[in-house]
Amino acid sequence: MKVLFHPDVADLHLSSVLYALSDPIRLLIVSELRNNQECTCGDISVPVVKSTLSHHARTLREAGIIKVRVQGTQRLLSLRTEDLELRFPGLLSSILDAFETSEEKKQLLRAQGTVVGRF
Amino acid sequence: MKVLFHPDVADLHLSSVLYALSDPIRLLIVSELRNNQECTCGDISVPVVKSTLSHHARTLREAGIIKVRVQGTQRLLSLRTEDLELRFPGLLSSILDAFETSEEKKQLLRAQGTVVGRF
DNA sequence: TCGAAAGTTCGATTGTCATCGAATAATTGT
DNA sequence: ACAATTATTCGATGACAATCGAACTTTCGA
Repeated sequence: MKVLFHPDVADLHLSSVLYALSDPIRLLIVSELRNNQECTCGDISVPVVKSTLSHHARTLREAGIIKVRVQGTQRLLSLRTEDLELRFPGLLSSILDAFETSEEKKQLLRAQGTVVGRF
Repeated sequence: MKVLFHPDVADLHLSSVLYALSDPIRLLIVSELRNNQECTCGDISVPVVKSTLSHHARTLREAGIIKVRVQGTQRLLSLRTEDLELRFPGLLSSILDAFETSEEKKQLLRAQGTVVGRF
């Protein structure tokens, strides 16, 4: 049984959280997690290959932004909404609200099926 | 006379803004700018050498976070508070509020006089 | 038991960034 | 003119990160 590291609320660092959220792909992941409660990696549709998605999930987890729960062969990802709100009030909402209406998100969605290197 | 590039409000990108603010030194700079309206580079006290500070100021300017006004041999830096609020409501406040009370800020202030490489 | 499914890890590549010191540029005051 | 002040640019360095494909691990079903 794999043990996954999750930082404690007290150990969340603002700069690490901002860094983790400064990548458009990761913003998209987090944005999908806001709507659906729990997602498997496979549910999330981002324009990168599986191993890269895994890397991003790890980055988000280690920054304290998502929780990863193991269930069989799959991992269930969820946002650590309360923890983040406790530590950085208002932060996540303002970021995700801004992302929803951004040009960046539209571009990513357009690129959806276009995973480079698959051919 | 030097012309400094400042992105238009419509051209601000969330990920770039978050990236620019994901560096502790830059957070400290922005935090000083929130209190004092306009600062010269020299006014800002950060634990890095001048050229590095200049680099950070450029990063912040190009991300659209600060405005730089030339006056004689010095540059007056100020926060683009309204522009940011317009584009990303609540974002800057939540970030800066979180930074004020953070351990990261304290650490930086402790490191104040300790610019490595000066000896 | 064996294979399919879901993710992770690894190695390689490529690119970017934070940092420094030294050199340079621009402006003001003498 | 010249020197001092203020800040930028440049080149080098070392570190880290995003990405891919391939190999691996773990678990569930047939």
